[in-house]
Amino acid sequence: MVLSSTFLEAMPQRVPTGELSPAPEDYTAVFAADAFDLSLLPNTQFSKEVDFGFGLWSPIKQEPLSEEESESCDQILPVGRLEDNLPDHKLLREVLKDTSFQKRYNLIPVPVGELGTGFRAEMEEVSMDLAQEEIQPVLSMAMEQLKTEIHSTCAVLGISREPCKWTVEEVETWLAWNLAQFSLPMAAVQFFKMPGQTLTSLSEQDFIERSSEVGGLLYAQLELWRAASVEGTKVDDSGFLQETSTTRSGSSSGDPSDDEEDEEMTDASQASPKSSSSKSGSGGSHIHLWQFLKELLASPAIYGNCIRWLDRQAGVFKIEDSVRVARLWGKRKNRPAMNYDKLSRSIRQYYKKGIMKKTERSQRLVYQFCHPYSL
DNA sequence: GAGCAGGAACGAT
DNA sequence: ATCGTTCCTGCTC
Repeated sequence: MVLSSTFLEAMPQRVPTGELSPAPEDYTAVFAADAFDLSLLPNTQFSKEVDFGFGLWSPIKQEPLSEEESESCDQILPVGRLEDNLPDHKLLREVLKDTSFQKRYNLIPVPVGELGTGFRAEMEEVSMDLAQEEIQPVLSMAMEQLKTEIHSTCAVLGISREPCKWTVEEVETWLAWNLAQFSLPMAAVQFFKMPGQTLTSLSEQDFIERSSEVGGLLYAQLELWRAASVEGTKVDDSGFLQETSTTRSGSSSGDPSDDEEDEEMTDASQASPKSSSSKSGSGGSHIHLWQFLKELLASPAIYGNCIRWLDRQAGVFKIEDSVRVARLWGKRKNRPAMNYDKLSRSIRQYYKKGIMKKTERSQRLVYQFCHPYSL
């Protein structure tokens, strides 16, 4: 990610160095009272990754700006209600929340529909070129973050990054995931039983006609996913999306018969905060079991039938299908001999380490994360 | 029989 | 050293 030096100056505390790593100081601030190994902390890149709060995006598409606002839409940056809608986008939120650039670039607040308040450059006092040039990194970061998260989700869902290449099944997966995100009825899936090529050829009107309830939203989401699939960015270099093809090809060739796991997530969650490209393509298996379990738990639409939260708040979850969870874990770690006996042994190791604990009332296949690993 | 608990040895990093 | 895997025995449900 390229950041101009002036941009970095403007946000000395908030922008690490363009890396998408969780800021350790935030964790210490939040969990200062709990002494634990920071290196073991949830890699929030993925532990919340599917919780994108995509609701934010649709208004951008759906709420047309007024004429005056449209004129300078290039300079409008959404802020304000972001924190209400986005449990994640940590870096992006930090950037957008930071209003220091408002003064610096002499921006004036403008309403941005549902989003709350944005900013527009005061053209009389700041040259458009300058504003364009210096605000570009913010927009670029936003797009990078968006792409990263979408690509990450593609990896998790096991679908292509290019919507036009989706199979009927991939379309269905994508739909189910979106509907789950917005807690919308899954029934809408049936209106879009088609390959990605057909889906992407539909107009917004087509979407709405098929489902007035969710059509508009799905269309807006699809627009974003399509935008994210456009090549020419550096997102792929961020590291945690790289494994996709390597891992998939490796595992599927090793076990072609096991197509039940075709939807298995790839290594998106390995999301090493170090986004160095040199690390990519390792087929990396250094993900921790507890992280992996949280990945599964984070995608109830896909894995809800094999593992689910019993008490999300308390970090209590139940493994519904021990065989499948073990198989998924084995695939992820490239351990074909993995079984639930071994997996559960690894979980029990976490008792000593304070990552998990025995539940108050011991139940079969029920485990509990310790704070803050359940977050 | 399936799952839980935990010791021990081991390999990979 | 750490982490996870593998194998094991003994136990509970």
